[in-house]
Formats: sequence, structure tokens, C-alpha cells
Amino acid sequence: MLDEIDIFKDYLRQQNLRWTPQRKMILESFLSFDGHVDIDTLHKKIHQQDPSIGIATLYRTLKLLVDCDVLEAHSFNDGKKSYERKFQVRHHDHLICTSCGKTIEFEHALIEKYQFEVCEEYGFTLKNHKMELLGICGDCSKK
Amino acid sequence: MLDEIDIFKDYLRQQNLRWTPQRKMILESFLSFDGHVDIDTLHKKIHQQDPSIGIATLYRTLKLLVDCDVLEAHSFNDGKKSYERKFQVRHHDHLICTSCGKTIEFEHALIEKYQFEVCEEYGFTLKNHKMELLGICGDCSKK
DNA sequence: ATTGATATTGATAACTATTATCAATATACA
DNA sequence: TGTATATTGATAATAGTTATCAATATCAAT
Repeated sequence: MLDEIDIFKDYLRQQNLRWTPQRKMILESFLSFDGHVDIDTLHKKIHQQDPSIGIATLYRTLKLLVDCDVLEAHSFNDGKKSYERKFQVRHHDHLICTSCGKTIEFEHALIEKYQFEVCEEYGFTLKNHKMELLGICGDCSKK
Repeated sequence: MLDEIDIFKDYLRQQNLRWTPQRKMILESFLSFDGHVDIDTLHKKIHQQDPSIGIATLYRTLKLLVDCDVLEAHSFNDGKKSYERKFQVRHHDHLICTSCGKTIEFEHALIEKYQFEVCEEYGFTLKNHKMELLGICGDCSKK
């Protein structure tokens, strides 16, 4: 079974792009995290392993990984982007605490079903979706 | 019945802030649009009416309008923010065509109900939510 | 293995959206 | 009308991201 490394390699070959140690290490480093990763976190980890890798290469590689559907980009309201594995991870949505920032992932089959219906109604072919529920988590509302 | 202007005025008074011609004109200009408005569009329109209004005042005023719940901020994936009326407008979600950028607004009572249930399950108090369905619209899939 | 065409890299300049600074001015209340 | 202070516009500063470019690495064909 293909893993993310293989998908990335195949994609690069198809596009006449090259498999490099930097690209390998960035993807591997990314995959060592769970859930959402922001550029800063990833850059710090990569810099520890190899301080010679430049930030531009990081941005470039993440863009490629989104293009080949290995990662997915999110835009939260602080203006920063974060990234998430897409392949081999079930689709899910997010519950976000606006007080402490805690994020919980969930999935709900019925919601997904209705989303699909809405798209049909408007003649859309659904490719992806994003749902964020913003609220106050149990811990924060106790304070 | 209170309208947006009154809400904004009341909020300013409560916070010991001041009602100024610039704030009045920015809010009125915003309300003359339908749906989402991005800073650029709004700035162009305002600049036509009164070129002396600075961009900083526009940003400052929009922030106040979000604080007093007259507007809502969105962060789409291009990194730019856009704003939308909140008051007197029913909550709705977005269908976005990833090919031509067209946006359709919809609402779905059952989806909202299940969102509420998910929050309860995790001990969250739901304050707001954002749902975007990304796909290809009918026109684009014909091409 | 060597070569050659060209994709990639790191450093850094440039760019975009947004926020902070500050002196001049406008507002609201006594 | 005067006065304390909030607001303004201009612009510097900041943060995140992208473009530029010369040096280097990759890969397919020999």
C-alpha cells in the first residue's frame, strides 16, 4: 500500500520535478506530528535536525504537498495557515475553544450526508469541506 | 427596532468611545453592500466618497464593528479577511466553487441541530460556527 | 561513472495585509 | 465655551509569505 512518501515521489516524477533530501526530510518531519501543524512548529523541528534548510524550501515543499493532496491547508482567523495530513486519515471537522484554543476533532455521518444533499440541490460537485464549531470548552467555562 | 447604526452608537457610548463622521460613513458604506465585503472593495468605495479617510481608520472601525457583533470576520484560504453583516441576517453557510470562486449561501436546520449535539457531547458551549463546502459549480463543470 | 540540461536550494529582497506610533484635531461633557 | 481625552491620517513597523538569483544537486542519456 502506498504511503505519503510514495505518493509524493510519484507526483514529483509525473511533473518532472526532483526527489531531494530536503523534500524527504520535510515530509518525514511533518508526518511525525499528529493533527494540525503550523509552519513555525515545523520549522523549529526541522531546524534542529538540519539548520541548513531554509524557510523558503519549507514553504515551497508544503505547497507541493498540498498540490498532490498529501496535505490540506487550513486558514484560521488569526491569519496564519496550518496544515494537516489528508491521506490515510479519515475526514473530520473541528471544535475549537475560543478561550484556550483547544481543538477537538470529530466526525458526524449525518452532517456529511446533508452536506452532500445541499451540494446536489445547487448543482455543485462536492470536493471537500471544512466545518468549525467555535465555542467555550468545559474547562474554560468552569473558570 | 434598533438598527446597526444604533447598536454601534450604543456600543461606543458604553465603552466611552466617540461617534465620528468617519465611523458613520464606514458603517453606512459597508451596509450598502450585500454579502461578503473585503477591505479592498470597501476601501475603494469609501475613497470615492471621501478620499481623506485613511486605511488605518477603516481597519480600526471594522475591528470595532466585529467587537460589537455588528459584523463577522471570515478568513478564507487566500489569507485575506472579509466581513459580513451579522445582525438582522440569518445565519448561513457557504458553498464555494474552487474553479470560478462563486459563493452561494445556504442554511440547513438539521445540520445546525447536529452541530449543537456534537458540542453538547464534548462539553462545549457553542458560540458560532463556520461551514464551507468546496466544490465545482454547475457552470464550471460544463466547461 | 560522466555529462549536460535543468530543477532545486538557501539567502535575502520584495510584497501584502495588518497593526502600532504619533502629532494634530475633533468630540463630548461639565 | 473650555477641557480632558478619544480619534484621525500619514506612515513606520511587523508578520507571513512569495519572488529573485547565483550556486549546486538531480536524473536521464550516454
